[in-house]
Amino acid sequence: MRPVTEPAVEPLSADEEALVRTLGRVMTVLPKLIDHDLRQDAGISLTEYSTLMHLSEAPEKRLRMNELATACDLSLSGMTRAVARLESEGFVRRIRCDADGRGWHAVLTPEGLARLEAAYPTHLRSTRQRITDNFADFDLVTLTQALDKVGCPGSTPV
Amino acid sequence: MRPVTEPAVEPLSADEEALVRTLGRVMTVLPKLIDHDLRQDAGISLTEYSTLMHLSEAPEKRLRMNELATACDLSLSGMTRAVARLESEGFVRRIRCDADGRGWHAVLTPEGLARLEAAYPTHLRSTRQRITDNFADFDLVTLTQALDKVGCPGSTPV
DNA sequence: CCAGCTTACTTGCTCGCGCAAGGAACTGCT
DNA sequence: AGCAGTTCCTTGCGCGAGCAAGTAAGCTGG
Repeated sequence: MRPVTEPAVEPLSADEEALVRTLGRVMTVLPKLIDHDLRQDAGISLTEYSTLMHLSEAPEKRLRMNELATACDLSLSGMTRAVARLESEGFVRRIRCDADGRGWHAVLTPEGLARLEAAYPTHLRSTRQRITDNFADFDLVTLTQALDKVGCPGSTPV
Repeated sequence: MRPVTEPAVEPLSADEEALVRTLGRVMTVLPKLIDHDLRQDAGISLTEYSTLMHLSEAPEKRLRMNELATACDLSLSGMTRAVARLESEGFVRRIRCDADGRGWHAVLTPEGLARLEAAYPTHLRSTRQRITDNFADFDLVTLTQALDKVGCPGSTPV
């Protein structure tokens, strides 16, 4: 239960306000831009790219559905459908998990790996242009540390 | 036309890679979290909140549809529907633009302003918790400068 | 002054996602 | 063994968004 009278929360300072607005813009625009680049130039969505990428990095190039969903920051149902799409195109196969009959492994096929590698240059170009090029004279490590903690704490649904 | 042979793009360094991954996570997760907080605790979507906020800050509390769409980083059609929803709840009115008969102003109603103010504490709490609290010991101004440039240059659709 | 282009917005369509409910397999208690 | 409870995934549904086509209003050149 949350207290009936909301605890007073300190309003944002001017600097904080500026940061929140900027980050708000970034978080709404950036995914659209990168997704758009990827669809336009590589014919693949960001979700699909991310899925293939995480599979390619996993041992045996396979992951359980829930691991994959977590890795891609997608709901389990969203991942079910994403994998279904990828499977229908032959980029992923699904096999039962023999240790646990309820579970499934999503397995990257050679075609899927090729698809990922084909899309890689587009993704690289997009992220360079949209992201890293803009941070030329900033300390990347500090920046990464700062962002790393965003969106973690408290009651974290999704 | 893009050259047939793609220009070689420098692969990402380890630090860049880390930043891109982190920022990727932030940009996919953060909007969902804040939208979720807002729906949960204030019964309003992030899109609607953003729309009301931008209207409340505009002179005369009104904006043309395309200005509003740009401000909220939404497509024009998306904004048409967002305003339609808000109008059906009485938070916004649409009136013809007398200078230009094709144009419409979205105008914030007193009820809309009240709605925004009612949702404000939730939004504040959410942004504090999800964003600024994590940057306690970072230089906000530098950080904002860095992020400010993200997603601007080149062929910028949306 | 009116024909044709442009601009501002809306509408039809489709897609991807999350939520909640469902089903199948595993686990634990008795 | 057997039943309750849990976990893992899928399915039905609705929503919000973008794209492309449509419509109405303004603008421009002959």
